[in-house]
Amino acid sequence: MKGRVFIIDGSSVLYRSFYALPRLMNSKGLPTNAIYGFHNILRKLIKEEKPEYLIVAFDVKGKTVRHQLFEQYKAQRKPMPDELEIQVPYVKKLLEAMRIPYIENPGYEADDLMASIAKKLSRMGYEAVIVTSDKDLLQILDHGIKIYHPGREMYITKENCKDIYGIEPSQVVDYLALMGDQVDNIPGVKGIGDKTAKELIKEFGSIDELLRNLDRVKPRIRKAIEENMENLKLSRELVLIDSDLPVDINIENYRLQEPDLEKLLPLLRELEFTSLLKEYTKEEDGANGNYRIIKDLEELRKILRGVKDKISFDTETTDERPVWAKLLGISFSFKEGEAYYVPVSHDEISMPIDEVLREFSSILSNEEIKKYGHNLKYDIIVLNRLGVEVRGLDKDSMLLSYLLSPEKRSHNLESLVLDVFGIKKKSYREITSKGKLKFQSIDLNIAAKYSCEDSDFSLRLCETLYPRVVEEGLESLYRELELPLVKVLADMEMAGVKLDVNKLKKLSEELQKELDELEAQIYKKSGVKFNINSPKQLGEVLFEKLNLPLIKKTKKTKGYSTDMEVLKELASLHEVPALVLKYRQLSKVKSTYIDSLPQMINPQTGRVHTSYNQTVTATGRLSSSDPNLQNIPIRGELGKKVREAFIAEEGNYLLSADYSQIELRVMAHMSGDENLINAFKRGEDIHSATAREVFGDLDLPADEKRRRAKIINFSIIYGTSAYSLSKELGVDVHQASDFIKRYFEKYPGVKEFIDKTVAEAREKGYVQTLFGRKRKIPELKSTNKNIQASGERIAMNTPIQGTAADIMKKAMIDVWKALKEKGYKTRMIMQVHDELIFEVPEGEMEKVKSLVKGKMENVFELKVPLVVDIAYGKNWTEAKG
DNA sequence: CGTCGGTCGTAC
DNA sequence: GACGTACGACCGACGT
Repeated sequence: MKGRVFIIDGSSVLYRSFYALPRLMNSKGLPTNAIYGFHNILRKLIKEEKPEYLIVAFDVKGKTVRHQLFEQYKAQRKPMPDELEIQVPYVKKLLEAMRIPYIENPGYEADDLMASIAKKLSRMGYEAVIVTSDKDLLQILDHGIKIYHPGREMYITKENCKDIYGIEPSQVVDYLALMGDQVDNIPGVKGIGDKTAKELIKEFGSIDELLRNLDRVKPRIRKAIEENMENLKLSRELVLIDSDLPVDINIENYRLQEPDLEKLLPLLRELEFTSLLKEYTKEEDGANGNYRIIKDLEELRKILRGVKDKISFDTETTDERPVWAKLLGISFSFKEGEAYYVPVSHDEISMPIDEVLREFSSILSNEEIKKYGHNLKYDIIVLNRLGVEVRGLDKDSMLLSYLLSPEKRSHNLESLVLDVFGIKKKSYREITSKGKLKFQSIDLNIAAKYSCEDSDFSLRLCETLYPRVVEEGLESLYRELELPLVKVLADMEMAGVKLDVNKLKKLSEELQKELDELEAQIYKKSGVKFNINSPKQLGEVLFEKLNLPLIKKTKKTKGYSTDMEVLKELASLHEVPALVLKYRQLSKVKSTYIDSLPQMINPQTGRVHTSYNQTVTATGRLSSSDPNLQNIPIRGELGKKVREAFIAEEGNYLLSADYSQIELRVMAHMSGDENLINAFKRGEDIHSATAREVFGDLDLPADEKRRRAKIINFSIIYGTSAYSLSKELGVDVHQASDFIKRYFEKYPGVKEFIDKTVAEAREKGYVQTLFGRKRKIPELKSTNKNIQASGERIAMNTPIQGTAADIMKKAMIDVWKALKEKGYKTRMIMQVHDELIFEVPEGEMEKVKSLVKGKMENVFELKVPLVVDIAYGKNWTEAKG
């Protein structure tokens, strides 16, 4: 035997599953019982019978050869129940995800197809097994052709057929013809059922023999046969299976393959088959790579000599923040499935760090050897602080994944390995028991395996994801923007920013005093002591104790809302909400910024080192965390004071360069709207220009017009509804919608652009920035109207926000390179979406100023000029001019 | 005592 | 019903 081919009667299994299982449903109301049953039968079969080849055959709706013989064939059959029909496409998707081929030829029945495949393959020396619970197919049992009954879990062969069904395979056709079939509307002989048919076949062996000896049968039966002679002949033809159809006999097409987990896992998730999800995601150890711990330098040297054109590596440390981290070990891999771990500083063992780093640096600093890794920025910083310059960055699996699906929530290694390979890898947190144990203290073998897996999997991910990035047309975005940005960000993070701790401390004390006073007043005026920071308690005081009018409820919990909007409304009615507003503002700024920032200062550098996350936002922007330096207050006296605490090093200035109206300029460019373009070309204040266009004829003070125009300009970018615009402007919905209408009348190109963008997003499922960054918008396919509307806003906002982000990223790279080339000591230290902040030695200021402005304004040519406002000072407030 | 969802507020 | 993109403090319910 060459091997076993399982040929599955898809329709039979489908119906069986549907009727055998109780009604299952996912949360969206999709019935799933047939899909579930179908999967389980397949899975069980694969697991227990281990076929080498597998194919599924389905019946297709419509007429077949048998209908030509007999019009009424299958006429009695009820149409497939809706509940089952809706599941059929999912079963096919499931098969595709499991990489199991299926056939469904119009005009042929599954029985004939299966028999034809079975016959041909068995002649070629394969063992064919047809999986069905249908008796019809018993007729094709032969040497090399078996039937597997999924319900009874047994094989039926030519030999045991008679023992089980009481008839030989060669007699099945006659037996079925005599008996007929209600379901398929095969007439048979009226009055003869299963029992009589079997008896007759047993006695005479065949219909031909029976007809020659009709005189020997009971009169009742003889009469029945004589009266149904035509039907009998017809039935015989109908039940006879045609096993000579032209079918694909290229056996390789049927070879059983591993499921395509990237398709299967999301499908199982959609169907909410959580137990199956778990089964398919192997519990770690999926890699089972060949991993080794390197314990002496000679060995390290020897292995590193094997590194040729590429190396994937990963550092293990004591801290998630690279600027705080101490190196514990390094793993690397240059061949899939093989990796090495060099413990530098573990409890169990340690190696001379300088020697180890010297060995590594010849590889890591070699531009020619391509570097692979996951979140290379982290490792670059850790190593750079130890004096190793990493060169030749080539593939970062985190960045690759981000470019492929920026809308995804997580791009950490564990979730990628799960999504791409279906392997459940343990995380750092898990192996250190939720951070209770120190990495250097856990079992060295476990630590080494963890680290080796990281390098190995990152290598594999890079090899898998990079071709996709190329295929998606994202290669230049990767090579020219995201990858070069890694070093820029690493430098910025290492540079950090200096804080005036004394100023913050004083500010904190002042605020504390003020907060204490406010607190006392609030208690006095409300008559109770409570936690003002608790929205729940505050709500109870305002609406139950003080009986203030209810404005709105909170979204999820339907409690009392106490947000700013509500408190502002209530402020005119009672003193307490007004005091709470002030209290909230102060305590927010104090706890989030003033008190927390000094704690983030790294004692080694005396500065705060944020982390710029390159793979977080769905639009392509950066985000900042630990601490977040992108939402430092700016408005009001308090904002000014907080920013005064961001200072330049002695002998330096902070230089701030921000793009003026970058998003509106991008919108002008992308939409091609002449009116908007001309306004920018003339160098107008864009909000005033909009005010003139939209409110020209209104009787309002000029500054009020500008204020409103500014709000409208922003709301256009965000895709705001008339409803929320009306709230923002403090006018009614009609007026708001009229403003929007007017805006679009004055800037028709913008309207056109938005409509075109949304339409294209619907059609393609994604939107793109000017630089080719893609973001998928599954929300547009939702059946929920609100989600769909949100998808539309995403579609109109993302190209604009994302293009602005692309431009800023390119500017950062250009400026960084220019500063480096010129050998300036100036350091880029912060980015706040449309603003870059530099720390500039006093002597470099004039040159750097024009360099930065020039590079930023000429980074990319739009239909409108890019304008950069630039200013400097001793602190951030001063630097904003 | 840690986790996590909810609410609220800061930035662009 | 809510305005795009983020991060994070605080509260309080919940589980260990």
